[in-house]
Amino acid sequence: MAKMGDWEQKNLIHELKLGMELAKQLQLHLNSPSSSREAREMLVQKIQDSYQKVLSMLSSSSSMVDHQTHNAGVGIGMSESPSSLNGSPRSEDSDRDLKDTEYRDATKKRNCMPRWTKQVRVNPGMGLEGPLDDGFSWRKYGQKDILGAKHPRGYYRCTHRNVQGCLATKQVQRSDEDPTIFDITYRGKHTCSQAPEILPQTRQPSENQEQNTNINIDPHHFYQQHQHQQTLQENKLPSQELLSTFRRDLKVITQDLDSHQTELQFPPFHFPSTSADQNRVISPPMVDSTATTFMESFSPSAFMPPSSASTSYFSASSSGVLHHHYNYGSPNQNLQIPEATGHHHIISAATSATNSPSIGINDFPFGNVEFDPNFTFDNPGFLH
DNA sequence: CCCATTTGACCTTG
DNA sequence: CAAGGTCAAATGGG
Repeated sequence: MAKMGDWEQKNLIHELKLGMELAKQLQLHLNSPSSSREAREMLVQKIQDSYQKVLSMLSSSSSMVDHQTHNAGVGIGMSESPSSLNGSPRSEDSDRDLKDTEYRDATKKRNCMPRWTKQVRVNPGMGLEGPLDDGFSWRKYGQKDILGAKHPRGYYRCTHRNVQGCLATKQVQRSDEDPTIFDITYRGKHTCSQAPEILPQTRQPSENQEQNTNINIDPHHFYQQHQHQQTLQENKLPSQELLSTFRRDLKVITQDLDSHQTELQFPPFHFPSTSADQNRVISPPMVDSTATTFMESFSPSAFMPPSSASTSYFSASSSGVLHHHYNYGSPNQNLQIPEATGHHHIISAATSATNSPSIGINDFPFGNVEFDPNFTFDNPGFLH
């Protein structure tokens, strides 16, 4: 996992090129009176991110192991074979012992799984119910009232858990104050082939979100498709998931990859809505194949908390189908990541029609959120 | 009838 | 021990 293989190298180069591209864009912006200040700042931010990414890549490739053990003293992990877990989620109820141990292992692993948080804001004015779907299919397995929180927290796990042993899970909690904001905590990385880039694999039409299959790896292509989709309005926002994953993988840095990808290849985008907040958000369809590739190529490793917390806002309105394929030698690799870092992003979900079947009222998984029709959206000061 | 969600019990963690 | 997280039987929708 740690060595810099061709892939990483490629990514590195790719990233550098990206940075260059961004710089060029910035230059254009500087010369263009029409460019907004936000847009420029955005670019600057992205450039910085790009640098950071590169740096992290470089540093990580040389010293990952250390990080791992180092981190939080959770040195465990990594090696065990999750396979046992995966294979059969749980034994019958009969065996206590077995169950216990299994449980425990799982738990342990759980602890060392990467964890990152994202805040998604659903824009009331828009499609409302459909907050974004991150491109993965999840199955709810529990809900719990949390102490102090007005809203219950929903627990989701990857739909393919049993089949592929994918241990990714996420927790969704609606913010107390602002019902349009959801805190989503992801844990573990998807090892399933859910968002397979090109896997023609057997996709069942029935499933709502299968997205991605037809996407190409070619970034441009990808982008185009997205645009397209956008108009269609259905979809999910892809990137965040990726990003998250991505950053997680990058261990150290990662801070805002998201944002940067977001626009890389589509500089001047203009979005329909003009609400104030929207403007401050980055709205392009964020998908980046770049990210994807990126992340794929990285294997997990330890990550260290970035020196500065990063926050990004997105306006999620587009779909996302991101696909990432993974090429880890073994699916289990990701379990090795030691500690979690907390990254927070706020995504502003503008819309998104949901195809999710159910629309829950009290829970807000991703595809179903409901809010106050009357809610007015004024943009709270986002954080920096 | 199948499958995702619901929900209360059970288990882990701090 | 309380709070949080997960399991799995029951429930409900398609």
